[in-house]
Amino acid sequence: MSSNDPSASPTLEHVAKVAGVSRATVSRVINGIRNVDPKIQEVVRAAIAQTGYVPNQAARSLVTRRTNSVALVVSEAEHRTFDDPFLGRIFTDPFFGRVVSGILGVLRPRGVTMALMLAETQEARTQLIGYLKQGHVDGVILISTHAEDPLPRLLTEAGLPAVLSERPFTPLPISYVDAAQAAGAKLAADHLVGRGCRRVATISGPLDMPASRDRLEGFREAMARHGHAYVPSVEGNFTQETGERAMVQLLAEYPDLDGVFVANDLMALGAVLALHDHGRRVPEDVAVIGFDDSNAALACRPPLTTIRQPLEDMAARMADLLLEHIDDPGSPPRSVIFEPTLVVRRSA
Amino acid sequence: MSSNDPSASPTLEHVAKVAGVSRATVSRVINGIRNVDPKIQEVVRAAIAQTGYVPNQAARSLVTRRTNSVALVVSEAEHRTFDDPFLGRIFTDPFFGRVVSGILGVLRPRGVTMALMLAETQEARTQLIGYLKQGHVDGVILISTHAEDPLPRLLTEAGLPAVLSERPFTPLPISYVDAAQAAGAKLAADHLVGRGCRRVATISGPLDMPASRDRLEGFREAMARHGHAYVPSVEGNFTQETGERAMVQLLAEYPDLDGVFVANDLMALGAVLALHDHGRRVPEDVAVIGFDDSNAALACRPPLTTIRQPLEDMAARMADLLLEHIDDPGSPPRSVIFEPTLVVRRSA
DNA sequence: TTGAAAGCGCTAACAC
DNA sequence: GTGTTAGCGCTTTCAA
Repeated sequence: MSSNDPSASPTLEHVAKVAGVSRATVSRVINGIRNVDPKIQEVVRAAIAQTGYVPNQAARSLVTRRTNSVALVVSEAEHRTFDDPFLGRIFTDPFFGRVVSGILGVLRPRGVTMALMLAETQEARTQLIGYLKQGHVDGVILISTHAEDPLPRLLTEAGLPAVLSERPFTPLPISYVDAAQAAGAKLAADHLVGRGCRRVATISGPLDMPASRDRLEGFREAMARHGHAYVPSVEGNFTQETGERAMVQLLAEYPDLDGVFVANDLMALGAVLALHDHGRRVPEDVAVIGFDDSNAALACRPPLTTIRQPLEDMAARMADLLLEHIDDPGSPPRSVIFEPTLVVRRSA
Repeated sequence: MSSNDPSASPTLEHVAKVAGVSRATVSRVINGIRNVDPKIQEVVRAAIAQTGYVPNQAARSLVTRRTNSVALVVSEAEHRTFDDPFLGRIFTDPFFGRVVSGILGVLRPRGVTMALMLAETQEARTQLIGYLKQGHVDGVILISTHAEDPLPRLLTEAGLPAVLSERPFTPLPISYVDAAQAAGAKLAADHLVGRGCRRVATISGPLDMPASRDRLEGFREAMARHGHAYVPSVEGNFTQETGERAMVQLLAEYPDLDGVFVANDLMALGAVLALHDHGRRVPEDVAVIGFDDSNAALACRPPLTTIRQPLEDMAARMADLLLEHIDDPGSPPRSVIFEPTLVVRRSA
């Protein structure tokens, strides 16, 4: 009698009965398969509307082996715990919103949803892999913020379709999207030198991240080409606070600085604050260039000259690649590199 | 032969065969149901380990009618489109990270995942409801940022377990968690008056949000009790930029202001910047109080005195309530109100 | 072009 | 305490 129970949500069976056809036909109409008589299509659609039918995702997944959802996994270094400001940091960084925005822009039109997952401890990572293996999602976009992250390898081994937000630290057969970090740093170096800076330093991101390394090395290399053999650097961790501290330290060691390249805008904001606190005018005394073109760049006084990465486009491309891998599991891993650009504002 | 295909991932059937027991028994040990001989449990666990078995979530959902996932839906006002800075705004606002953090703190230990969904147009909302009805998730946590949002009603009608992040604009049989907004505003008023401010104004949030209204009215009421019959106000939309603009406008109309209550920290940050640009010292000339105690409060120079809502706790409570409703679909809607506190820093 | 029927992998009565 | 069995709701051969 279950097919007559009005309290249960309608199934294909109900619709079929109402339309006077078989389940198979209704299924075909719903899945847009041709070879269905237009008249019957009409009838079926009417029946669907009448019954208020919506397909059951679990039943569908069981046979298609597709969930129509992907995971956005944010992975963070080992030593941090859940209570640390990690979450606040990542979600607060404008970076994250732009990434989500780019991803959702391609996922939503295709009816694919995004589950947000965190992996900030070893335990969480193991759990996560197990979870992903259960077939909860069709693929994974991984935002990994440190080098020794085992997740890229684990994902590869698990055979899950995946795309990284950065070139993996260790070469791996996995797709990734990245920006030409060194080229961006070169843009900054050229600009600083071009405006006449002679004593230049840099504040880098965490050096266990490939992106941070690339920016630092790219910057030094470009400065070297301009004849500056040595560029002092202090390491930060992408927060405003560490940017501030790093600047204070730099100022103590090199009081006559006249230019700083900071590896992201949030730290640059902190650096500008520190500079201000120490009586330096920006850009008159010290020119500052950030990285990202996040809204922190605009929030800063003066507004930051910065290096822009097309984050939304990059994220969208990640989603594209992932969808491709899901549709064609055999497709070889691909890499897509975006070019950063210089955005000139007032700080340099 | 399918049960012998080594390329397919192992099923209960395989494990059962290896362990020399029935599917049901394996299922029992997996789901931790007692009444299973300890010895057999051992054997089964060994078989599970040996085969590398992981349960198929779709199959499980099909029979249990549970997905073990909930949706975090962020709903935004009608007129905004996907390309608008909406996403950047919401994800950039420190508010969001704290909420996610609180939710995940209770969800993850229970093995429940969180899908992130957006509803920023009427179309997206309709789609969303359809999607949710498919049984993709067990329940919904709704962060609604405007009053006329039809989602709370639609969710109620759809009979989906749901919890709102705010008292619904129109009374509805639905659970929600909120902060005592007016009480928070009163804290700000008392502090401003206490430090001697005589000409006080306020910058409110969007007035189509109950929380904004409550803060504004609560502030005015408290000021009235202190004898201040009229408090000028300008409406912002919670961004730094609108805070800045609102402050400029206030300054133009009331040049002798000596105190401002701003409905969130981000706008307060903008207000402080504007004050600074107009040669006013904070707090000497004008005292400023924010709301939220987000990290914008610390980023501000001077650091903001602000009203703190225990966002993480509130979010955690939302998750708790939702899980309760999922476990007991018949339980009546509940409301939980948290008390805000005053955090004194340097701006007031 | 349509229908009948066989599962997808799992849980939960119900029997033993 | 354990096994048998009947589905959950859907897609997809295979026949007709």
